[in-house]
Amino acid sequence: MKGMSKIDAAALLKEAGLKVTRQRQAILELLYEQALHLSAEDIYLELKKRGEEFGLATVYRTLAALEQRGILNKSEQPGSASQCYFPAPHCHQHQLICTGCGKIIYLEDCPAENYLRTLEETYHFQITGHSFQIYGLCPGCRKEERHV
Amino acid sequence: MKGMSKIDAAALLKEAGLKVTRQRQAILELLYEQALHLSAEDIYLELKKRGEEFGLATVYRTLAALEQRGILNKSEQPGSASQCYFPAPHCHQHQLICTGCGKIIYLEDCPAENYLRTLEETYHFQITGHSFQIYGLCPGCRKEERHV
DNA sequence: GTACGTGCAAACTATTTGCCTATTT
DNA sequence: AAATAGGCAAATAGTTTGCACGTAC
Repeated sequence: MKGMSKIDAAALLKEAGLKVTRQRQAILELLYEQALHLSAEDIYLELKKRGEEFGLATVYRTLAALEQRGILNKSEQPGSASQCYFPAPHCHQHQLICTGCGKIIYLEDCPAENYLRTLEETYHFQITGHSFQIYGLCPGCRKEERHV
Repeated sequence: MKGMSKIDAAALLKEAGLKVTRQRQAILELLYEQALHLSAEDIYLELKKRGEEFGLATVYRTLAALEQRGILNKSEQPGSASQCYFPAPHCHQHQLICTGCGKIIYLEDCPAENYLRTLEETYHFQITGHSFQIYGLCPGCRKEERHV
């Protein structure tokens, strides 16, 4: 969802008990704006392109702090060697991944909502996000496999 | 499921068009025996302990080859800095993860089976596995958050 | 015999850390 | 002013690769 109205990064940071800095706001705004899984380097490069220049280590530290407070989630993304981060409640991006050729299909719907509500009650967790990857072989790679 | 009867690693490798070697058989057997998410290093150390000694690079190469053929799947596991591998069709290990303290609860049931069948039809994929992580804050960490 | 797999060490890449300065509260 | 965050460079850790030798088929 690209056009999501800009979030109040400062408020989010305050709530989390973190100091509000230019760097952290920029990182949070970018993540919410894109609603994609981004790596530390993705973020670093995109912000640099926009003229917001600062160290890569800062990006890593910010992401770690936000993840620990449940504002972001982290997951391995096939096709990227890096860990990727995404805003916990605003990005349910599920993927169907071909392990043969690496093709990725992004799925819109999420079958898990009810299940998550059940888990919250059972374990007294406050669930902030989830990550779901489905692996398989695409039509093309299924054919190849037969020939081997 | 620990007691799963030993699989025929050689047959699996042949089917996949890979040569059958001592190393590959040992790796496959371990993964199926444990039915857990194991990192390359986990595998390397465990096999070394059992007297099966060989290079860590071999483990990485074997895992990559098996993943590409859909026999194994890979996913990032919270609490481990490494990528972890698991037998695609035999290990539905879902997790509820506290992002505050890192505690992990392993979940038994899988809400996704029907959904997966639907996807197979829609996208003509042969689905070989999936990975599902749920993030949140455990009761303890929810309390702490309020105080900050 | 040939193609493919392995071992070792070196190379790479992603991520973390130390230390000192800058900024927020 | 105190506490926390940022920048830079060095350190670490995970993973990949080149090359010579070994093994499966």
